[in-house]
Amino acid sequence: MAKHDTDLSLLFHALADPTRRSILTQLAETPARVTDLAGPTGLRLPTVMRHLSVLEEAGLIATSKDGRVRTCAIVPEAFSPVRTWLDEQQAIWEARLDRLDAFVMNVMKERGK
Amino acid sequence: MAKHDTDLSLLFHALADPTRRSILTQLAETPARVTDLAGPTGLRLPTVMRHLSVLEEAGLIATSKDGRVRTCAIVPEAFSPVRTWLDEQQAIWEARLDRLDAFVMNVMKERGK
DNA sequence: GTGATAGTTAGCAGTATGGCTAAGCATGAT
DNA sequence: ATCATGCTTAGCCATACTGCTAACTATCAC
Repeated sequence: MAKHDTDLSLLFHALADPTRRSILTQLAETPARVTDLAGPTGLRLPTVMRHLSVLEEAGLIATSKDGRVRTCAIVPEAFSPVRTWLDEQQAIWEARLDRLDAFVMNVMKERGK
Repeated sequence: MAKHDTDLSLLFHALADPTRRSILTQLAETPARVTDLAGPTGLRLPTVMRHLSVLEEAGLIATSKDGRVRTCAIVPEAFSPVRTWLDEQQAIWEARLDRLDAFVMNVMKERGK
């Protein structure tokens, strides 16, 4: 349960909110300013800022400020721990199903004797 | 932003908790009773029950009661909306990067004239 | 410098989350 | 019939989340 775990919690939590997901989708299209991101959501700036903080702390976006404009961009690599975790889970239950298959095959073979 | 969206929120939220993820991992190995799941967590039964409810409402596990024992099992297909969403996002930003590539190539070609 | 623009900070309100205890209700074992 | 087991329900507590407004800072345009 190392930092690895914390990362995943941050990631999943960041992705659990529809507003944040739609912001991510928008950023997947193209980088954008905070105000541009706020527009479609219909939320107030401070609220959107909070969502952006969550996304940034999860590492899903990166932001930089130029003058008074903050530009946000997606960080595609940030999704990979999620994929990795999903793959791990899948590997575990697939291995189990394989063993189950083997067991069933064995039973059938025994029956055949 | 239909039910699809709600599903994703439920899924991501369910996955955002370390306890719930470790329960899922345990269930990926093999189905288990509530008490068996509670053991490793060190949490009290009612607390674990709550986590199980969250997982079940997200569709990640299925449970059935036989006598006084409730057995929980993972639902592997339940993960697929997550994968699908990740794939969609990836497709979007990959398309963008492709366009960017094309643009750069074009600029270089123009320069070559 | 004045004013508009883009973010930012502080703090409030309502709800949700994650833990607990205590008590209840079946079911299985003796 | 009694007792232990396995789960369930109800309800409490502290904290965290998501929205808001109001007020502030920093830049850019004139």
